[in-house]
Amino acid sequence: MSTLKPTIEDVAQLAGVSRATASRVINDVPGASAPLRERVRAAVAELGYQPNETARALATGRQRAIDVIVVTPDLSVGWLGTHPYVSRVLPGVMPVLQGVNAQLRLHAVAQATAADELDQIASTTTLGAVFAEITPDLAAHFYRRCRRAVSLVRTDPAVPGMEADNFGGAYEAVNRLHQLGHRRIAAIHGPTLNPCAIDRRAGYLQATQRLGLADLSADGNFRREGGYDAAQQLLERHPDIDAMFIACDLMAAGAVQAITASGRRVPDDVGIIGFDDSIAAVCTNPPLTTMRLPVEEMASSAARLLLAGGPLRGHRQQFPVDLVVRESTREPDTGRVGGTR
Amino acid sequence: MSTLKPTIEDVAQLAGVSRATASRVINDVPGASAPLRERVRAAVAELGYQPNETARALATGRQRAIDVIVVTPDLSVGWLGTHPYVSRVLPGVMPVLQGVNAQLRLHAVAQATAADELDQIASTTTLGAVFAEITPDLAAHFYRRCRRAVSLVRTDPAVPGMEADNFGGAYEAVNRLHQLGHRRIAAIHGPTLNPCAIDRRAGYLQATQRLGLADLSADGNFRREGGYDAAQQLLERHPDIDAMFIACDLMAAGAVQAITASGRRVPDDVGIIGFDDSIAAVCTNPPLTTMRLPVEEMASSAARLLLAGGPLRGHRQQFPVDLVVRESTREPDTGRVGGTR
DNA sequence: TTGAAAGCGCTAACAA
DNA sequence: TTGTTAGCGCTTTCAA
Repeated sequence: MSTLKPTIEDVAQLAGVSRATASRVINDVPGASAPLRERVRAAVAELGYQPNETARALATGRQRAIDVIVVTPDLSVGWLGTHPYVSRVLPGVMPVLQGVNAQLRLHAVAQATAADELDQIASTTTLGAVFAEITPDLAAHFYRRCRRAVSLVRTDPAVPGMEADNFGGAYEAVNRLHQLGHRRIAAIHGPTLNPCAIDRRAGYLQATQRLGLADLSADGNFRREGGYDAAQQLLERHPDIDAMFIACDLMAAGAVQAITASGRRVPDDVGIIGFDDSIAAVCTNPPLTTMRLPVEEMASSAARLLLAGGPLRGHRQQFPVDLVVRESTREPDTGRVGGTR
Repeated sequence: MSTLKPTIEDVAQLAGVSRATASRVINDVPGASAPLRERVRAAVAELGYQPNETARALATGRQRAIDVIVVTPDLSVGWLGTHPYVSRVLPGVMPVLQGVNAQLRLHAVAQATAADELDQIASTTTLGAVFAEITPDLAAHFYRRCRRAVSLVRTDPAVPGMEADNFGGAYEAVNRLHQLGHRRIAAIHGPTLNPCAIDRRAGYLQATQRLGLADLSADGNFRREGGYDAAQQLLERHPDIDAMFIACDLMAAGAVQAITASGRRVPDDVGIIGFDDSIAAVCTNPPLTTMRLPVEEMASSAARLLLAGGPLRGHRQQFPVDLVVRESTREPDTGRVGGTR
């Protein structure tokens, strides 16, 4: 045995079988008896054999790659760099792919033509797809054609997913505002059909209900402009609002702008808790207290799952959403929970 | 000729040469006469032949990949997602790599151990490296070991680079503030040793000098906190400051926070122009007028250059830095240059 | 200078 | 069920 990386030939020899059989075992395709499977597996383990993905790709004609898919209504230039959520997915996936000979393909597909494009991707994906942003129906559509898919947002129950506790995060945010003495707690929600937004909205509703607070909801679109407009309307309709739970930091950034423009101060007049803990959260004035979504971790886990051979039907993994205190909420009356500047 | 992608065999046949000769021509290695070279090239053009990179990788044992390198003093989690500049490099490079069978490898290396790690990368890179963030000496160090490198920031003169007009951008920013009637124009600069920061500083200095304005400079670190601290000190030392040129949006976000905290208003009391046009620019309150750095375009160009077979020694490409007007500068007295909200 | 031929490491028909 | 045998498309010796 040489010092070089072992090949499938080495494995076959050590196991005393042909290369074909070794290949069958390694690829988990039928056509090998149990005893031989055992021997091959032992040889693989002993040699520390790792298939050469390049050779594999050449032989099969397929690249080993993870497809990161972002379905977006707006494909304008710069969508990724400026999208505080999606831009965290890539850095999460990337390190997982180091040294395993797999590519990362990125697909930004427009909502309008999504179905066709997803079909295309489904037919060419190898390791599988990570949905960074998608609607449940499109996710299900893709999943029907290709089982190798993991979603980072809640989708169809059948589609494997990494799930952040959006409901719990929203619930906690409202509770926190209540603890700080706020009683007129408004909310700016995300798109009506967006699953993350739906969960956060539900969390807000349940919390306000439990606490006996009024439901002061407005709809946003997960974009800064939407946050601005919603906050403005909210304040016009309910001038006595003393806090807002806002379903993403980008909208919260807009809301802060609107609140300030109305002559109110944050957090003195209106306390704010955002969602995501994206870069936007520290750029606002003042910086946002927010609920941290562990996007990078979720993306890594998804990539690892795909790399390991694909998830099981309905696979689900939970991720916590934690409070990050900054200055858009006032300090509690007692004790010291300092904001970071 | 079939409907399939043409292979080198097709090229060879059409040119009436052997596969070996075709390969030599295509790879630009010596050992083929001029007339044959011509015939092969013609065949390549006619067939629209594109080498299969997987086969190439298998035959040579080398992966085709572009290495994106970020040297950073701080390797803490989330550095990429929250770095408004670097997070735009990936989306720039990515699309260029679609369908050309090349990987994108991302390396975040700590300043402390950079030299060794860069050696390692230099010895394994194939298409070459893109420096998203690096110091001139490290860039030169890498370049000495491997010529295939393009920097997105100004480095050693020998190292090929995509250069944004940082000097001109800063110069224009100051001029703009002057046109708007500001006369006490301060600056918050980036790290003393950072080339981009150096150029922007120089632009500010030259502009203030030409305009006969005082040099009101403070040092920052390209981070929000640094912008906050610098702005605070600046205002203490020179309470009559009526405008600031700030060398990056992230610092500008901090500066806005500090200015507001001091009881001043933006843009009424202090006009602000940032730099980058990153996501931070629209999250501040009010949104920033800023100088747009075309990071995505620069990154694409770098990737294309590398893909085309590596840059020439001293290759240089210029990119403009344009003004984007938002609300952190007041409107001109005459005419209408509306800020976008 | 040119071409024939042997791989690179693997998969997948096809036989046995 | 197993093994034999072609390739996948390219590079690179080695002879000619």
